[in-house]
Amino acid sequence: MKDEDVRDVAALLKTMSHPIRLKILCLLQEKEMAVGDIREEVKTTNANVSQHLSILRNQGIVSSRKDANFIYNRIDDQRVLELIAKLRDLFCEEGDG
Amino acid sequence: MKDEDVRDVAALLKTMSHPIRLKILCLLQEKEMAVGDIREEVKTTNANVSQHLSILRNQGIVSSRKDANFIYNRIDDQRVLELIAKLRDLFCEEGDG
DNA sequence: CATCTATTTCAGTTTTTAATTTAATACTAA
DNA sequence: TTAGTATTAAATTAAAAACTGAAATAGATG
Repeated sequence: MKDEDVRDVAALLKTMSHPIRLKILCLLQEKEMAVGDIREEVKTTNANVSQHLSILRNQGIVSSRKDANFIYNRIDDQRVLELIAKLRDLFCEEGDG
Repeated sequence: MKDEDVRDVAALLKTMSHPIRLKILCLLQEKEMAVGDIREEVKTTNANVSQHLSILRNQGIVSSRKDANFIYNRIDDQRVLELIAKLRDLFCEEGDG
């Protein structure tokens, strides 16, 4: 891996390496969600979710669309979707739980 | 992904998300290496490499064997090897460089 | 034993990151 | 316009991580 790739990949992993952000990404795999919906799932404040979302947007992982009062977020990088699938595959028990 | 898995995977990603540690892991994909060999590749101090290695060992990613004065390090988790292969596949240009 | 090499550990400093609170913005609906 | 909801932004504080340099350990060599 070239040094530049190492830097970029490390930055991506760092962005994904916070439990709240990783959980947000898992949630967004299935459907787009607004800040308030995410807040209920991850049990923190709106402001905190918003901060984490802005980190994810800055990294280019998540993008948003606005509809009335709500801002709906989705994963905007196919490679990240694949990466999360691989992480599930490697580190999570299979099963339909 | 269960909350426990989210925590564990986030911790793993965090461990891998430092450029020096990610580079060490890339180097160790090909062969085991002593601290001094790694230091030459990543251009920092022995103490710094040693500290990063101890983080990788604590996470269970790397293990070591001692031979005379040297401590040879290797990746000790097949899943991490697979994960790095996937990262290369997704985020690095192919080619034999 | 004295010394050299490789590595680790420790203490101190700086940098980075996370969470909290508060204020501001954007839109809706009466 | 006024009030209410959803989201963002800015500032503060607290906590964690990174780097440096010096000292300590372990084994090798003479």
